[in-house]
This record gives sequence, structure tokens and C-alpha cells, in this order.
Amino acid sequence: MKWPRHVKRPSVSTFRRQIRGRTVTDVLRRGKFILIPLDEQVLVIHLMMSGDLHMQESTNPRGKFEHTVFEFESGWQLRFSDSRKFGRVMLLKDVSEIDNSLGPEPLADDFDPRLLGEILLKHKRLLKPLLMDQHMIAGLGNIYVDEALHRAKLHPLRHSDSLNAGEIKALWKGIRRSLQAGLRHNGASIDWVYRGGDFQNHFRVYGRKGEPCPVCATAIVRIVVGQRGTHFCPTCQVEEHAQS
DNA sequence: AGCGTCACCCGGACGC
DNA sequence: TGCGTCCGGGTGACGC
Repeated sequence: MKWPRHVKRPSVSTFRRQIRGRTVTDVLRRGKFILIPLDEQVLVIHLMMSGDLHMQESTNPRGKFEHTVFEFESGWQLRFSDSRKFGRVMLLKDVSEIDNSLGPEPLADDFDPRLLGEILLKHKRLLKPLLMDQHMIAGLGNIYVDEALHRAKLHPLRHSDSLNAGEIKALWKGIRRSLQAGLRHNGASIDWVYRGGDFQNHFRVYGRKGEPCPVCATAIVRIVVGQRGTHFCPTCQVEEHAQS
């Protein structure tokens, strides 16, 4: 979706006027966006990497990084804490702008190998940046892409239109399994940003440069692809397939 | 079309 | 110890 400059740091007073008296009717998610419908509008929050949402009683002192606070009539507050200020808060008329700009949900029932194959073959892109691109598939970040590619035994620099049916199926499985593993472990708490999860203790390749591959014990390699640290096993994830 | 690069941001890790 | 520098995360804009 568009990420207009003017929503980067919304004026607090404008915001306050617009959402005062509204009722939270639901809490939803689409891709990495948290959607909070407020009667006619929708509050959209992106945590990026260092953002965190939590409920606090209003009497609790405000934390150093709690830049945005939503007051409830009950006396509780929804606080958006974000030490690196990368997160975004937007108020939109409806979710269509976000919805239309995102690819399919990889854990949805209709995300099958055929749909993944269509996306991959329609573009001639490197696997890593394609999978990171929210317009292609919604919700995969750097960790999950590295983990999914390792599960699928695919090199991050493979071209998306070079995969055969078996590889597409393996990638489909890898994407879903790595997301499910993340969910099972309540997500990852990397850096010092603690969110309660322990998925970081179960990474197969991400952030494990030099450590043994859990499958074959080869040292994990780190390269940079599309400006992103990219981790893979040079034995399991071969770039060039021998011609036969 | 797709890639590389940059900007955004800042706590912490690292080097001297 | 204290300072300076670099890093990394997700996204959009931009140039090629």
C-alpha cells in the first residue's frame, strides 16, 4: 500500500478528534498489519520490528518508548511502544487500500501450491526478494523467508521462474511450516525487544552464521540479498543444479 | 519488470 | 571508560 509521508507521524490532536468516542468493534490482521475497526473507520497499526502493543492501567507511568497511547473509558490504555520509531499508525476509511495491495495469506486454505506456483512463475525474480515482497505473499519477513527456503532446500538466489513442481510444493510446505513454527513458539524475540516468544531458539538458519546446519551440519553461510542479511546452508540449498 | 540504493530510526555491539 | 561507527529490521521512493 501507499505509505504517504503525511501519515508517518500523524498529528496527535487531529487523531484524537477523529477517534474520540469510537468503539473498538474487532481486532483483525492482514499480512503484517493489525486492523482495529472503529465504527466507520479502521485504525491500522504496523509494528515493524521494534513495535509492541499492550494494555496498561492509565495510572501506570508511561514508559520511555510508549509514543502513542489510546485511552479507553474503563481507565485502561492501549499503548504503542516503539523504541526505533519505525512503526506506523494510520486511520483509514476502510481496509481496501491495504487489502488490495497485499498478496494472499500464506496460511489461508486457498493458498495452495498451484497459487504459489502462479505467483512464482509470473515473475522472474530472485526467490528471496520475491518472498519478502508483501505484494506477492503477505506476512513473510526476513526470518521466515530464510527458514522457509532452508526447509524447501532452495537457494535464496534461485530465480522464481526456474522452480519445478516439486520445488514449488516444497517451498509451499516450507513457508507454511516455518510460519506455523513461529506461531507455536509465540514468535521471535530478537535484539532486546522481548515479546514473550522463543522462536529465536528454534531457528534453523536465521542468525546462525557459522553454526552447523540442523540437517547436514555444514556451517551456515550469511550473504546479503536485496540489502537483507540472508542465511542458508550451502550444502542443502544448492544454487546451481547439475545439468543431466 | 525487476534490481540496487537510499531514507527512515536508534539501541546496542563493536573497535579503538 | 568513553567515544565514534556500524548494524539491522520493513517499506516505499527512486534511478537505471
